[in-house]
Amino acid sequence: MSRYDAASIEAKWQEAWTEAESFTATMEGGKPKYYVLEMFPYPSGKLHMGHVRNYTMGDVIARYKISTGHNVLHPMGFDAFGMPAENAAMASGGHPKDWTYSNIDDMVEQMKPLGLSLDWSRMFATCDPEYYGQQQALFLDFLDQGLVYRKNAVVNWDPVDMTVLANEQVEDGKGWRSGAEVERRELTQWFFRISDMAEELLDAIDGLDDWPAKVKLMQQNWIGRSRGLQFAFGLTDGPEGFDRVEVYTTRPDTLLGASFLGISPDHPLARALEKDNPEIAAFCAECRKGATTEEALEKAEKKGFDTGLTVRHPFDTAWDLPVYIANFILMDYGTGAIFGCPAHDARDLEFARKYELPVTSVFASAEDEGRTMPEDGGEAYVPPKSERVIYVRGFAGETEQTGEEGIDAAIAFCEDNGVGQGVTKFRLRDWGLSRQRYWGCPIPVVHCEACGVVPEKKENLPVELPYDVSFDTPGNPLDRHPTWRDCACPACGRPAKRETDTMDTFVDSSWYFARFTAPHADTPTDLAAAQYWMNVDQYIGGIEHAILHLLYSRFFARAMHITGHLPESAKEPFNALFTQGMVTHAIYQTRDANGRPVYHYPADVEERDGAVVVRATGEQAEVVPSAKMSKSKNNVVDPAEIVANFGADTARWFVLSDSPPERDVEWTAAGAEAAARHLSRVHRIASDAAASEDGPQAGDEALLKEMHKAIRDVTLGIESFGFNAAIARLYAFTNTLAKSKAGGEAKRASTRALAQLMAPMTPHLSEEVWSLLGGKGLVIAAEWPQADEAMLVENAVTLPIQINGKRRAEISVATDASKEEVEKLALGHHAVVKALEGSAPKKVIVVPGRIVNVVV
RNA sequence: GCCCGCGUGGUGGAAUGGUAGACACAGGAGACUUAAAAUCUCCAGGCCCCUGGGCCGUGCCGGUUCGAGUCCGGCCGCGGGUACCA
Repeated sequence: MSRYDAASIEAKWQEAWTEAESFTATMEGGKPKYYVLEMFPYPSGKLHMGHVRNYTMGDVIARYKISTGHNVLHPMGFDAFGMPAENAAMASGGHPKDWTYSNIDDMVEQMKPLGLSLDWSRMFATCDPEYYGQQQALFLDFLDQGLVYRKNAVVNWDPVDMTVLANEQVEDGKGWRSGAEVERRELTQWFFRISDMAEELLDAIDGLDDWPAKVKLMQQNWIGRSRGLQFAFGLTDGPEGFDRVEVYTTRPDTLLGASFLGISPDHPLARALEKDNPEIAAFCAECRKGATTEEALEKAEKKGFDTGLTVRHPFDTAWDLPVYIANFILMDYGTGAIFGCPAHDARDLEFARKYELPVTSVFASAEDEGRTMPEDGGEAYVPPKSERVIYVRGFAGETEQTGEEGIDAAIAFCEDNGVGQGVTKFRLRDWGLSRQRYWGCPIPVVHCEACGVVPEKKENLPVELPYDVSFDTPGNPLDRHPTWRDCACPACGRPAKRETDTMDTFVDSSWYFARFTAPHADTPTDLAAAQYWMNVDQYIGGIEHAILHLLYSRFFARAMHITGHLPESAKEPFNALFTQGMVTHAIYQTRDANGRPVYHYPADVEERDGAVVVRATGEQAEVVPSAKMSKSKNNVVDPAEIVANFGADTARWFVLSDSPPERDVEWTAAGAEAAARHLSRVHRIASDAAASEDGPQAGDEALLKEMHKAIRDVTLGIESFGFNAAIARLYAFTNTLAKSKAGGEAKRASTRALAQLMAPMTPHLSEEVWSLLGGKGLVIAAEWPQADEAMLVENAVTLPIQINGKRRAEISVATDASKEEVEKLALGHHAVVKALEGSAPKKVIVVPGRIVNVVV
């Protein structure tokens, strides 16, 4: 009898699959198609346990679908443009291209031993000119259709390095290298008109039945449809050309609680005022310092500047409100101006208290009469809009009504009286795609003094990145590359300059799923292939992409339909989405003399007398039980090492086994060893079964019944992404099988079924067991087993009996027993009789097949 | 700040509103062995009387329900996103 030797088994069966071309996607054979896709990785160079888990999940689905008779497309590629390559070049002097491609080679090397059912012939990286050239063609088609345009937008500007910073390169409002305070600077940049599709992108979410509800909710909130009132305040003494300020509010019902008018520092009125008022100019300049993120803006201390101007309240010609420039008002949203109602907005209240502005409640709580009013020092009263409130300074609708009703009534009233109009607005902004960086897809346009912005001719694509660049000075090397930058105008032929901005890497990942259907076509897609393979039937990736990547991809699919690159049916490109959790690992840390944490590799610590100590020094380490694997914390487990020690099947089995797929999984060495032990056990059981005596035995039926139950449960587990539950079921079935007194034939049939059920998770071991037990051909080519309904029938069931909702006893009844019979049996139970003490039960609830509850 | 999740034994976790703790890890006891490894069998949420049972228990507080880990409201803690990390 041979021992379980993962290394040789895995190599053998991987070769067999390659030989049989088991994973080459074809459109032949008249089978239904299934497209399973995991979010492609950034080529950091190191395959991570999180990747292993992500790809194993996709692999389970892909292999299961192959077994159920589908043509399966399961491709892999690399999201290869982006900042880390440039950072590496700056840090160690290499070239982003060399760094990236060498990392890709390394990662493919690490991925292949996992035995994933990938069609490697379709692999590409987004930094391949073949790919980004087609992306440039898409850009030009989008431009042609008016889906792209240019406008000004702010960036993080590092005034010392004279360069644009990404948000993550700004720490506490300072540039990460220079340490200089970051400024917000406007540049002319390219934008996709995604906000034009806001309504459609929002409404279509309702049709995404197989997406997680939380992702749909996040997207809905991100797009953010709001109904409000747009109206103007008359400016009483404004500068030349400014006699009114347009305001948008979602709470027009609070108009009589207005306390001040706030405008963005970037509002045209603020810009006009700062021209001849140095104090205002200084304040606006101060506001423009710091990072551009929403988080930074929201968390910053609320600051305002009283312009000295006033506006007239639209309802009362004697009521003037002061005009403040305020740092928390965004020019991007609404009109860049708001009226402050401190009684019903926490931010406005903070502002009003700081600048001693009046606080006037418009409505009060209908339920909680004792609450302190904001004018008396209480908190701002901001109930849900669906809650009924009592309007004390209302002007439209009933005195007691919900906020929603109050808003609707206020809009109607204002429209009737010529004070503005109801407007629907969206929070979603257009997608800025310009990046002032080298390692990205060049934007294929040319700037000509005579012709303006001229699209590059399609026959000149790809506009390839030049290789001869250096990163020794900050900034975009394309800007200072004369032979690349200087070119002829495609329209008039005169000297012109290339656009030196490259595209946001989100563009690269917004259509790669479509490109996989025809990865080498000389147009962005091949419509016949796209028609056949799209949509992605199952998309799998991290929850961190819930909003941006998925929303951008949904936009791109629509834009690609408009430009003729995808069929109408592919407008929503992902039929089903699954978001998996992270792989975490304990962190072992000690502290140095200065109290700073020192991190230790798992291999460098050991347990002694219940404490974890650093092996080399004996020093006791603090254990942070579960943290996202991160290089800087030294808690990364290298999949290559696990595969080398235990084999790919063990790694695959473990990452699926302990945690539900959508949750984080904690990697533990003990868990991996246990997985390895279990797989050896399966191998041993299979060897025993192969050798066991023929002939029927008494245990046959019981075993076969369990087999059919396992088939039912595991199939359901796989289909519902309950991989951990499926594995728990496989453990249980393996235990049954190991203890079974059944004869050889029943054991072999059960073990073959076990091999098939395990095959999506542990494909190599399954092939080995399958062949050991005389299975025909490859497991991957065998038809998925079917549970026999007749074998699943149970004739008795144990029902718990509750008395007043607490479990007190149980009875065994026939599966088909009527409610009356069950009730009679339950009431006759001595525990029930005792509890009733001779009186009749108040109520008896019988849930057939589930429970009995007697209320006494 | 705002939006979205998550929180169950020593540990990872299971549980269509219906027996809380399946399955596994670590642990304990035993079998086999000269011994160890491997393997196999059994025990195992906490507390209390111990035949049988009783009480408590799913982050905290409250609510709905015959019945709540699950639904609702409010807190606390952790994680993801926050438009230039991918």
